[in-house]
Formats: sequence, C-alpha cells, structure tokens
Amino acid sequence: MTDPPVLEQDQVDQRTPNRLCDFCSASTATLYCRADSAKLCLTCDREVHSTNQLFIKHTRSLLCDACDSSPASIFCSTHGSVFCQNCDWESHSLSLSPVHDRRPVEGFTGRPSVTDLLSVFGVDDLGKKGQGVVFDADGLVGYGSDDGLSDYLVWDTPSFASLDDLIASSGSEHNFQAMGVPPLPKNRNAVCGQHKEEILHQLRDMAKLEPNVDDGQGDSKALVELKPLVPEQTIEQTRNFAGIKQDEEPRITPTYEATKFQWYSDTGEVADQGLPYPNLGSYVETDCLVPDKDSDICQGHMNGSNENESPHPVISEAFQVFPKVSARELTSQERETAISRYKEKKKSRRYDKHIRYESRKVRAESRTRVRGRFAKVDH
DNA sequence: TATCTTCTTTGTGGTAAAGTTGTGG
DNA sequence: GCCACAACTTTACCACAAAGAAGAT
Repeated sequence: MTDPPVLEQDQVDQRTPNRLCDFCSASTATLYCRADSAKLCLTCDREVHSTNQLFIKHTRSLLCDACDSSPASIFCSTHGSVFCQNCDWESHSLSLSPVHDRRPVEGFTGRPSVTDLLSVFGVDDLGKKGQGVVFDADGLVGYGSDDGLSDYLVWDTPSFASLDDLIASSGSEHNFQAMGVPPLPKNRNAVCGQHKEEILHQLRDMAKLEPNVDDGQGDSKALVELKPLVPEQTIEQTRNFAGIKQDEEPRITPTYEATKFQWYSDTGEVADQGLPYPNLGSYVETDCLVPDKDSDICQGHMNGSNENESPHPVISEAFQVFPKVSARELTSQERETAISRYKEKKKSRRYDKHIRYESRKVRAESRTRVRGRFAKVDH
C-alpha cells in the first residue's frame, strides 16, 4: 500500500501562489468562506466578517491543503494535513490509505479573538496550564515547549452543550456537565494542517493589533498565558441566565463578547456548544442582549465609567457594526466606514458556480431536453 | 448489531418567462 | 413625470441518478 506523499515544506511554499488571499491579494489565504466563495487570510477574514451581522454568521473553514481551493472538512493526522471532501476521497480511497487516522474538521463563525483562533487551530491547550501558547511583550506568539503542536492538541469536553443542559443541571453543583451528549473527540482542534507556520505568522500579526488579546485587562506587556475559551466569569453569568435567577436581567460582559463564536461542522450544524445557548451565539439576535438606553449595564459599557473613557473595544465595535445594538445613532463617519467595508467585501465576492458533483454535471449535459427542460426518456 | 429495502432529498444545465434597469420621446 | 421599448438579469422548470435517512428483517 502506497500512501500519498506528505507535503514537504518547500512544496507548500511552491503552492502558496495558489493560496493568495482573494481580498488583499497579498497574504497567503488560510481560510475559506463558503458564503463568499472566497479564500482569505486571517487578517482579511477579521476585516471582511466584521462588516455586519449577516457577514459575521458566515462559516469559515481552513483551506484544503491539497487543492487550495475548497474548505477543509477532514483532518488526517497521518498526513498532518486538512482535506476537503474530494481530496480526502482521493487521498484515502480503499486502494490507497483507508486506515489513516482521520476526523472531521469544523468551521467557525463570529468574530473570534486571537485567543479563540488559537483554540480553533489547536495551538491552545486548555487542559495543560503552564504549557499553552503565550504572548510576549510584542504580542508575539510562542510555545511552552518546542516539540511541535502535538502536545497541545487536546480537546476538553465542554461543561455544557445547550440551554437544555443548563436548565437540567441548574439545580446541581456539578459544574454544568452536558447531559445526553456524547463526549467530543479528543484532538478535535488539531487542524492546522500543512500551513501551520503561515497561520501562526498571521496570528502573530493579529496579536500585535489586538493588545487586549489575553484577558481584557489591557496589559499586553507581560507574558500572558491564554485563558480558556469560556472564562469563569462568563460561566457565572450563564448560571444566572439559565433560570436560576429568572427575575434578573441577563448580563453580558466584555469577556463574553470577546470570546463568543460558534463551531460548525462541515454540514453547517452547530457542533460545539462551548457557548451555553446557541441562540446567543451571535452578538445581538436576542432581545435580552440588546442594550437599553436605561440599562445601567449596557450604559456602563457604552459610556464607560468615565465619559471620556472608551468602552470595551469589542463592545464598541459591536455597537458600530450592528444598529440594533446601538442605542445611539451612527455617526456619519461610522456609516461611511461600514459602507466602505461593505463595498470592499462586495468586490471580493466570487460568483463563479461551484460544481459539487461532477458526475451529475456530466449527466445533465448529456440529458435530452425539450425547450431547455429535462425530458423523460422512454425505456 | 448488521444488512437489506424502501423512501426522500439533492444537484445538475438549457431554455423560457418574469423581473429589472436604462434610454429616448 | 410618464410611457414604450430594448437590453440585461434573475428565476423556475424539467427528469433522474446518487446520496442519505428511515424502517424492516
């Protein structure tokens, strides 16, 4: 049995021109957005999908290491690569390597922070404190050890999986363990594939532009270890919202805002309920999260403790992006910015038709037609 | 639990019809 | 501003193989 050769680094480099970001045409694309049919680098993905509430829902996946043109849905640890469905089939057909260790790769939505992206790409070990990825004074990403990523690719089963789980477990003290939900596979996040270095490079760039990447405390000067995807602070709020104190207003915090995004399986199904209630996965869909002018909570974020003090940057951006969130009117500058972002994104769209099943195309082309319509064939 | 059967859903392209936009009187 | 017309764009339609789901054995 002959396995397809694993891509060497120089092969990867040679392929880079095929992975140019469709938006900036300068960086290497690492993600694929199905909704836009576009390849994007991490920076452009952040920019493009921050434009409005609809774009932020787009599911993005890693780019297939083999064809560089389709969203990856399978990670093969034997190859150390991520593959789209077609390439996975070609690489792992029965005659080649059917027994490779493969598992599904999931996309994500929302506007994940650098911290979240590290988790997405499996370079953040939430279960091994002290060995995770760290940031130095320049926001550069480093590792706790140099033995590759494999040591960090451990997935911890989330404590809860849905609102139902929260309700069911709300009366207990057992930390919201999901009920009736099979445990998630380990190594679920290990999806860097062949372009690990490029992804890390882009994450470093993003980290430089995201000073509060760690904990929202704004101290990027110190080495800061990454925190879990759902901070304790958020879990505490979740408990309150899960019916324990139903008479209280649900509260939303900057920490939660900065980390909330959803995992999606390749089928578009919400796969990871790392957030307690999927309906709240987007920023402002639920009315209870819409800041009220009279709400001291949201007023606090919007205005800051001091009128001259800027609100938390993520909250502030959400207010700018989503009119529903904003209790104030958009300034003309904000409006222009939003419009220009929209126009730029519109430019990057690709309208070329994507054929999922070539065999069906061939058959359709050879079909008999009557006035353009498929005609019955008498047998 | 595994296998088989049946049913349902999906995707494919060329054409016509419907809808939209632009232009001139 | 209104209307007519042309040009352009979008949408619905068709049959059927393949894939997947559901049920039966």
